[in-house]
Amino acid sequence: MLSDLLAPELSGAASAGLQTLLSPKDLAQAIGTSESSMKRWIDAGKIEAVRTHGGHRRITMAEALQFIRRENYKIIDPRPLGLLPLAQDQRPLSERLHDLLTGPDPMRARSLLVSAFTAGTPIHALGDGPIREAMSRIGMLWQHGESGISIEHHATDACLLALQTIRLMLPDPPPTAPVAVGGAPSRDPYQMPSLLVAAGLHEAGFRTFNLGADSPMAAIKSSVERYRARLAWISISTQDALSGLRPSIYKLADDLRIQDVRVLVGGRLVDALGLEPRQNLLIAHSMGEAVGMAKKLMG
Amino acid sequence: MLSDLLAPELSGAASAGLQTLLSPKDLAQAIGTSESSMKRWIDAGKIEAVRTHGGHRRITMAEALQFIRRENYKIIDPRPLGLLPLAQDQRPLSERLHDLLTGPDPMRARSLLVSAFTAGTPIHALGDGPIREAMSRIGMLWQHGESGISIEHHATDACLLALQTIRLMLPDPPPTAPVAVGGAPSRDPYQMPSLLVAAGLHEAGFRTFNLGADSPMAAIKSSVERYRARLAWISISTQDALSGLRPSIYKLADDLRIQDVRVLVGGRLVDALGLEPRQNLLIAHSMGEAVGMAKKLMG
DNA sequence: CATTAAAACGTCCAATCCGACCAAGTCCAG
DNA sequence: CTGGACTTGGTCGGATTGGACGTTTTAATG
Repeated sequence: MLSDLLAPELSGAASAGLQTLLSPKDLAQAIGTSESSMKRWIDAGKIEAVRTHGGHRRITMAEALQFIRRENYKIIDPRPLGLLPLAQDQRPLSERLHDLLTGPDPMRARSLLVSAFTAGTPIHALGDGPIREAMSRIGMLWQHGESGISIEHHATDACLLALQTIRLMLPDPPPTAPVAVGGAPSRDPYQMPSLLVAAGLHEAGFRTFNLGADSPMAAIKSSVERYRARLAWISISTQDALSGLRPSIYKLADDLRIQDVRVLVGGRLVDALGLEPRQNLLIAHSMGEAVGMAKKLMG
Repeated sequence: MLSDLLAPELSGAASAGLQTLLSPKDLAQAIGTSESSMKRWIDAGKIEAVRTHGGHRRITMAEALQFIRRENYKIIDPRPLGLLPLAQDQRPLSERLHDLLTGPDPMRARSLLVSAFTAGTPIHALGDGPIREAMSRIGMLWQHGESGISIEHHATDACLLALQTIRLMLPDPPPTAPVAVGGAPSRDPYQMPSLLVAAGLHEAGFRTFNLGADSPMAAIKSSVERYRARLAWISISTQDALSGLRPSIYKLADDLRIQDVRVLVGGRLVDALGLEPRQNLLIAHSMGEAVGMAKKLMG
């Protein structure tokens, strides 16, 4: 038995990550209503549910969390959703996130971020606020030797997992939605900023393709063409990526201008690049700004 | 945050009714007003409420308790809030608490403590009186084998839950309020004394940050710096924590003296430590004394 | 693969809540 | 003292909720 081999605190929903399918009772408990009401709402089409062969209702995690957001429910008890209960704490989200990320079980941070998202915080606000502040404070541990590096690594993993989880909860954009592709440039190994942009644009209604870290401009260009994207993003987080980057970004923007594709550049080191916005080349200094610019293209 | 990592008290919370939703009628009955008024107040935004899909208003317990406190209402009838009505009983609070804690349903003790608090007893008085006396009597059961340990565990859980409930009723301190952080030292597993201090300081107007049990001095020091605290508390409840503790407390006090931070040491075993108060190092022999000293810093 | 406890099914119904309205009480400026 | 603005507590028909119950399905076990 697998669960016999696992430590007791690791067994169950928490270790398996988020449950993928929920019963009406689970979701009802999570938001504090009755199973009866939940079943009625499902039958009335207020929540999408699939049926097992035997006729039992099953709700996907994504649909459940969308429902919670859509109807402004609060998560009264996170455990049926596979999220860990967090002590009530009115400190700012960024402080709490930082403490969880540097604590012994960074995966708790996922519960916090998912809860904040379901409570209505937009993804770009998570990126500009808690995640940026917590990770930059953790980044300062770097100077303090190996334990700092290890902590940063685990914290990054936890944030990445949380963002992936949140992304899975977003409704699928319609096939007619505009496409955005992007990533971090060559010699930039940071995954999180680009994933944040992808998730934020996804939330804003784009169909996104995240090429991830260390993506040459040529890869971005070919992806734009393949998916007929209307937006390309580039996120710059490290010094190493800067050399030779400016001309290649200008070139990319020029190439894509003909196809009416915008190029959106951001990231911690975007200013060190000395880019000038022009025509289809946009510069963003925050996730909020980036998503705001992207939304203008949605029309 | 450590109490996020511990947080076993939350597992009992849902079952004990802390995390439930109330209807307007429930809260109206609890404070002795009409359902009509409650609905009007909710619609006017005086109380936060969520709506069910069918449009029914639902109030979280936390919001209800804060509302009662905020608007200075009294709990006329505790039953709609999931708190048990307490028989009129002339015996001292500590005896009644002891009986409830050792009885078949320790969670009833929560009702007693919450009622005492809403009746005006300050938190530090609850700690110095009923809680201390009841728990020390229960602690003596320890010698009487495993059932004693089990009873003590349940009693502790019930008291922790009660303190959490009471904390929910306290108004949020303004962001400008002074910060206090603290906990129990390494090898001291007792959560309650430190939570009591946190709640008492919260009531006194501090923004508190409870590191919980088993917190190394280094953790306290770094939290003081992180949150720019003006007060650090250390609560000592077990022999095991004593060895090597005195010099590290002196060192902490010296380190923090430069930043004008007071160090407040207390707990059942504080005298066994043989500390001498000096400069920014304060010794308290009761919750009342501790809160009194802390209040002098509020100026 | 047969067995079995736990969970979910569908259906029903009493209790409760909604929103809108109204009458009585409260407060205060004129 | 009076009139108007405001608050409170109550009523009503229709809609929503939550629990009960016997049957069926699921999932864990040997």
